[in-house]
Amino acid sequence: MSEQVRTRFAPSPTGQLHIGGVRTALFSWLHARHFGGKFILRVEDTDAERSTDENTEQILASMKWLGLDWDEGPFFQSERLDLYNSYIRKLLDEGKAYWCECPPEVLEEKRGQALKDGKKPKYDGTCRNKGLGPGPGRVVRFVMPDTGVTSFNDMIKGTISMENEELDDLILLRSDGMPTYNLTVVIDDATMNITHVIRGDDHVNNTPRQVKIYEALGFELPLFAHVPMILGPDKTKLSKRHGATSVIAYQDMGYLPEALVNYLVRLSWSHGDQEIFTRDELITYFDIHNVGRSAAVFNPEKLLWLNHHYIKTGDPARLADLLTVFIRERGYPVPDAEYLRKVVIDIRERTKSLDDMLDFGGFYFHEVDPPDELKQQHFTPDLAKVFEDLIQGFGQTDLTDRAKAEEVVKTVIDQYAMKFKTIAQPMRVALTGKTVSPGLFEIISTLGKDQVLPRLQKALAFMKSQESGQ
RNA sequence: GUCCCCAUCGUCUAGCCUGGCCCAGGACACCGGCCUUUCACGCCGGCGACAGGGGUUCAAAUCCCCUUGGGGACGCCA
Repeated sequence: MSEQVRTRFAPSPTGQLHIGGVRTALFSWLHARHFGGKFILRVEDTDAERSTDENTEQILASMKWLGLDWDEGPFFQSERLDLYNSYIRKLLDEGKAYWCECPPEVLEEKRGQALKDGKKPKYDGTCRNKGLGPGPGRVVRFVMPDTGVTSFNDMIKGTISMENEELDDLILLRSDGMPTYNLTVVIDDATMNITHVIRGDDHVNNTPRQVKIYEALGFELPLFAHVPMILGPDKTKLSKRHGATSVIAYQDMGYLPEALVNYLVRLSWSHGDQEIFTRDELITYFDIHNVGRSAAVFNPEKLLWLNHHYIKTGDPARLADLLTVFIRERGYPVPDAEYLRKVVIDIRERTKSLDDMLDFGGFYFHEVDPPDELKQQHFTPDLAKVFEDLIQGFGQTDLTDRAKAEEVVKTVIDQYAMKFKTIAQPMRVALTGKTVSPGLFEIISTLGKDQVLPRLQKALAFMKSQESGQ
């Protein structure tokens, strides 16, 4: 039993990698890493109609972004057609599969009729004993037993059994010559020596069928683990109509990969009351047996909270680096790394995503011109003298030293017997163009003389113009 | 409709397997308060759940059954 653990993730490149998919990938990856096993990536691209290279590339990019590295692959099913065909031939030779000529339209009609009659829509076996050979428009079907029960043990859900009469003669080979999912997944998992098949809950019903294929092919069964679905707020399977669901979308919105991973891993899985996990902790604590059995509702707010957590606690230099993409996107020039690092430290407590950082801290990247309303309200003529003194004081001070900047302000307000409160907001508006911002001295120190002085001067000019205008 | 699965605060969950420590703990969100140069952060407090009904037992969120509710699957998609 010292068999090495081998898990896989098998996305279909018919769309972008989505939240539900990665969570499954994450569990699978974690399971392999926990046991020091191998994680294999396999692209299931037998749906020639909808699979695209672009999707494949984006999926791989998303996996890398999240740090879900794989040890083998990516393998492409479209390159393994010969393998599948040899097994189909074997099944045909052994009488475990047969050719079928039923036209799709007829099948569809029968299905619709059965559904309407309240019966199970299942292939009626019309061609099962016709002894047909290959031909245009024909497919190969698997001979499913009509009686008996098929059951398997699921690591998450326990024993699941199904009456064989519920199963029908599924198609193994399409009329276009491409094999179908239920066949390829079995052949691949078996030949790639996958020990633990970890996949979405929506595959539970397929599993008994696949078990039959495993048996027909003489393969040993892997262990199965079906992870619960992720639902939207309306409790239906999470999909595009619930809003952003692709990994890329979250990346673009300024989410950190560690936040997404941490959020996703806590859906249907937990380790006591712990909410925050480092990657190493996840690897040591993760146990597939601790995955719950019920579906989870995706909660964007908790994801945001985690993102904020990682922004607050992450390395500012790294965050600064990640931020450059977002700065360019807004068309601002990218400041030097040290300046950016200070910006991050100034604003990280008030911004929950990288994108948010630009919304909130835009004034760090461009000149400001406060709205008239704020100017009228805060740049009152009586403050002109104070601002003059502040400008003079700042001009002679090393503003990178926050304490010194603070000293300047203290001296000035003492001189006028003012409270700091009185000039705080006017200064804030002058420096940021807004009434909400990081602490003034943080801003001053980060902005530096070059930006602080002109902004205060601009405010001062407004104060004076108000004075003379009256 | 049929089959499969699921069921603790609005949401994610601990506890359930190995009944008593649970008149149910944590987290997000929300609401108050403190801190304070704004806003945040932080800290303190509050609101808030064992779906219902039967059993079993001295004792049930925990075990069993039924009901109800929810989800998923019924493709020449994966």
